[in-house]
Amino acid sequence: MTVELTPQKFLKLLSDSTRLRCLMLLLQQDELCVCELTYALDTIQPKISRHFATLRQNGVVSDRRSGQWIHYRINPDLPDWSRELLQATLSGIKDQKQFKTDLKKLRGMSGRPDKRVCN
Amino acid sequence: MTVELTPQKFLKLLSDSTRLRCLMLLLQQDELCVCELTYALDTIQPKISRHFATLRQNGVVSDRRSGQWIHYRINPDLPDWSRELLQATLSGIKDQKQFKTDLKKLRGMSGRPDKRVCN
DNA sequence: TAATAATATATATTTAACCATATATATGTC
DNA sequence: GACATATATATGGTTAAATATATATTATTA
Repeated sequence: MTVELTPQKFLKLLSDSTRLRCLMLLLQQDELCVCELTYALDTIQPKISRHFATLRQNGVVSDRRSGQWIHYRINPDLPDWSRELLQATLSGIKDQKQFKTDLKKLRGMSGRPDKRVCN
Repeated sequence: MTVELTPQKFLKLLSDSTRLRCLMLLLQQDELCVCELTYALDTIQPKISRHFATLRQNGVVSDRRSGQWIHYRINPDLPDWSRELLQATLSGIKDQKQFKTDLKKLRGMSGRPDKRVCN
């Protein structure tokens, strides 16, 4: 069950470092599964899953199952102001060391689930 | 002493309800003093002062003393991405009940310090 | 049975709130 | 001008609440 996404709530969701890193990757990569995010952020799976449960419940991301994988993407129905907010954040973050590292790590991951299937 | 304002830090600062309400008012009102914000948000003065100490230390706002009053404004030197982020937030928040109430309360305040002096 | 993801529970951390008090400026009185 | 007092703002210190983390366990699919 999703609830109304206010700017206050949205900002609170973005203010956590783990969620922010995930969302910034999603903004660039269209769609990612839990194992990819776990790998890119170099952390443990339950941590990612828990944060995405929160993001899902608040309508920030949508999910799609494909076999064993759950693919998350930024909810395409987000209102304009929140898309703009995400874009502004990305433009501030794209030169930050951690973001570049996360992206590099993701791209260097081997055995990534093929996202061209059923897309 | 101010430090570098990363998107992560900026989002964390915006994610607190009191700070967010203040900044949204500042975005519309150019300049406000502690007593005006205390009145508009219907809260206690130390709470406002404390939050603005944080905002000041992180370079989000700048201050100017005029007699007994300290006038705060959004730091005019904020980078583009953070200005865009603030504007996106405002466009999401401007129809919210609480924001409209805060603004109405501020405008109905009597004895506001005259901002046309020394401006 | 192996791989992926979700959740439950307990713990730790962060952060905001409140109260009291300190500082700075302005004003009034002698 | 010196002194008391009022107003505006800042800060120290403690407590409470919110929130993230880690570990263990469960669910789902291949």
